[in-house]
This record gives sequence, C-alpha cells and structure tokens, in this order.
Amino acid sequence: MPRFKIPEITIERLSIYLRALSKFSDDSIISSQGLAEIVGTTDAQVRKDLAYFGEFGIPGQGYQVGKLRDEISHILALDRSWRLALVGAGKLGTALLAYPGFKRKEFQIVVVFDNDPNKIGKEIGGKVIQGVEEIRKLLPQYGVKIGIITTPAEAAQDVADELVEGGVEGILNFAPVRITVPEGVKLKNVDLSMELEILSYFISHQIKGRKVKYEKSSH
Amino acid sequence: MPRFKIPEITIERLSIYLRALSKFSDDSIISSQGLAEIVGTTDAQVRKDLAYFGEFGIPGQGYQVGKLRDEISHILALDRSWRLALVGAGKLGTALLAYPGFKRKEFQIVVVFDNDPNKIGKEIGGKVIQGVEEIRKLLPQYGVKIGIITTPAEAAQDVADELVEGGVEGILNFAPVRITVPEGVKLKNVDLSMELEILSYFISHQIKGRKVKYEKSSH
DNA sequence: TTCTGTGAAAATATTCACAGCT
DNA sequence: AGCTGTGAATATTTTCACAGAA
Repeated sequence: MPRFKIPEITIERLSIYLRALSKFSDDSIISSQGLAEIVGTTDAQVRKDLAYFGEFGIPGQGYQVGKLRDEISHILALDRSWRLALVGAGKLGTALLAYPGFKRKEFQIVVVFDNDPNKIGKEIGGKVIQGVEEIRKLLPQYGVKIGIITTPAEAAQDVADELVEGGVEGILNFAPVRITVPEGVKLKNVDLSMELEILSYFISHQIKGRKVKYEKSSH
Repeated sequence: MPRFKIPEITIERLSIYLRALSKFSDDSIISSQGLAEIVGTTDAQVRKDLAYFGEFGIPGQGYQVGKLRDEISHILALDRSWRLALVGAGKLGTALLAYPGFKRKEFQIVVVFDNDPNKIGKEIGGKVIQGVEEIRKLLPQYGVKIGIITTPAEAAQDVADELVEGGVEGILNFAPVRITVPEGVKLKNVDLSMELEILSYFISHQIKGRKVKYEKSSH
C-alpha cells in the first residue's frame, strides 16, 4: 500500500464512511458492499480506499464496525483534540460556533477574534471576543493549530497572513475569495456560492433527466 | 467539443474562473496562463475547460474578460434568476440569509420555513417564516426551484422529501447527514465537519512539509 | 461459501506540444 | 511573436475479476 500521496477524494470518502458507521453498533460487521450502498459508491472503491492504510477487514465476513471506526478515526487524526480559532464573529461565525460538527471533542473553538471595537470584549458562545491584532500573540498561547476565517472577503487575506504568523497549520476559509498561504499550511476553501452555481448548471442542463446539448449563447 | 457529461470538477473551475474575472475590467484581455496563475491551475487546464463549451478566445491575444464572463455566466445559467427556499431558520439559516454569495440577483431566497411554532409567523431577513407543512403547497406558488436545508440532521430527509414534492430540481444540504433524492433532482451536500476532518488528516500527515509514512494503530 | 485485498484493465482527467489563427 | 484550440501522450482514478483467507 502506498504510504503517501493519497488523493484528497479518498480522504473525503473516509470521512463519509466514518459518519455512515456511526449508525451501527461497535461489534456489528459490515461488508464493503453494505457500506458502499449507504454512501453511494462501489464495494471495490471502499476496499481500495481502506486498503491504502492497512488490512482492516476479515475475508469472508467484512469489517468489524468498532475497529473500522477506530482505524478511520486514527487515519484522520481524530483520536486527538484540535484547538481552533475563529476569526470573524458575524452571523456565519456565530452559526459555526453552534454547528454540531464544530462542537465535538476533536474540534474545539478556543478563541474568537473580530476587528469590530463594538464586539471586542463581548462574549459569544462562551468566549470573549479578542481583537484581530492579538491573533499572532494569542494563537501560540491557546495552542491553536487550525484557523477558521468567516470575515468579509476584503479582510480574508490579511487574516490568513496573521493566522500563519500565529502558527496555524491549516485554514478553513469561508470568505468568498481565493486566498494564498505558504507551503506547509493546508488551505480548504468552502465556497457556498460555488455550490449554488454548480446546482444552477446541473439543473439547467439536466432538465427532466434528459441529456440536453449545450447551446452557445452567440455565434 | 463534448455536449454533455462534463465533469463536475470542470464546472467548479468555471465558477472559480468567473470569480477571478470579477477583478478585471470588461474590455481587458486575459490569457489562459494569466487566469491559471490566479486560480492555481495550468494554462492547458483553463483552455480545455473553456473549449468544452465553445471557442471564446482570440489566438495570439487571450480572452476578452467581459465576453468570457458572459459566456461562463451563460454556461452556469447565471444569466437568469433562481428562486430558493430555505428550510431551517436557525443560526446557520440566518447566516446564509445574510451571506454575500446568497444575496445576488441570480439567487434569491424567497421563502423561509421552520417547524418551530415560536418562529412561524416571525420575520427573518424580511421574510415571514412559514411552517414546514406548507412546503409542498407554497413552493410552486413561489416558483422555487432550489431548496436549502439547514435543519438538524434528524429532520433533513423529511424536509428533502417535501422539497422534492414541492418540485425543486436541486437541493443544497447543510445538515450533517447523507440524504437521498430521486433521479432528476441534483443534490449537493455541504459537509462542514468533513472539511475539518480533511484538514486534520493533511495537517497530521504533512508535518513540516515532510512526507510522513502512515503508521498503523495496531497489528 | 463469502468477502477481502489487490494486480490488471478500463475509464477519466490532466498535461504536452504544436498547427494554425491574429 | 504570441496565444488559442486540440489531438496525442501521461497520469490518475475507478472498476473488474479473482486468488486466497476465514
């Protein structure tokens, strides 16, 4: 099995498998086919994805759910606790503070920053909002390794730079703008407009499930 | 050029190209290489993506920004107006109502639903919150074609079913659960936890930019 | 027998490299 | 001279199909 250069899509699927497994009891057994059906892929795909990392299954049986969950958690490094910083205490930031997926022991938002003097010092989700100029000083103190950007587009690059200065190793960017980070920092953009635009494309090109040929707008 | 079966990744990139173009004036010219550098891909990739849909460039020159923007907008069906329904008037829903990417003339949230009797009848973002049992009746009246689910996980599948009954052609699901929809309805899951888990994986496997081989947790 | 793990084959996606247009 | 559009070559990802383990 390959040791690195695992495609991101495989990691995404591991995450999906993990969620699907949560519906089963630890000591139950699930086959690659069973798991594949739940998440909408093929049995071969499931086996290939898992086989990158080891031999977790029992031939003739399948995968023991509890063990598989532990293995995937370990692969995704979810058997540790990540400390996160949230920058941008607006509506989206507030929503994320309450989002179930962000309220897990593996991912804890431990500091919140904003640049609005009216917000600084106030509490949000149990955290006192800090000024953005404190980022690079406070991140090491809080042991933050992941930063979440929920600022307006204009501020995003500056905030990213500060987060990098503060020593984060990963950034989740919700601001609707592409930002750049140095090598060695992992950046994930979550672009909500893009998702809508993709829907827009597929809806208008798949009307009634038919294959519709593309029509040029001009010439 | 192919007429259908365009990979989703190409559509994603078109969306990214479109955003990158917004920084330039309509009558400026940009080369595939210039665009590629901004969005972090290759010139060949840009040309290939665009060539699926037509010949938009000028050999020896590049692409005229205004024209290219119009063409991509047309491909993505952004030269029309989509009417959306939002189900789940919680924090995330409220945040989305205010999200810049969702406040464009192309995408208008025209109705909001919730199942909380305390919320129904109240206003949010200028819309009166309707009860979820009204979904299938009201969607056709409002001309809604896209539904956004921001409910808790438990409610998501039921809501999706209602949206489908109401005639939506696309669903953007923010609930942290996989849902299923019939053929002909396009589903996009936005899984915020997954993004964090991917970061978790890459950070812990790329420490100091080194290739670190994976260590099995057992055996 | 059933289902895993995995090479080999097939399908997709990306990159190369260049003819031809401006 | 410079840059597009595009077949051909590569590279990557998925699927097939089967030997071997339980």
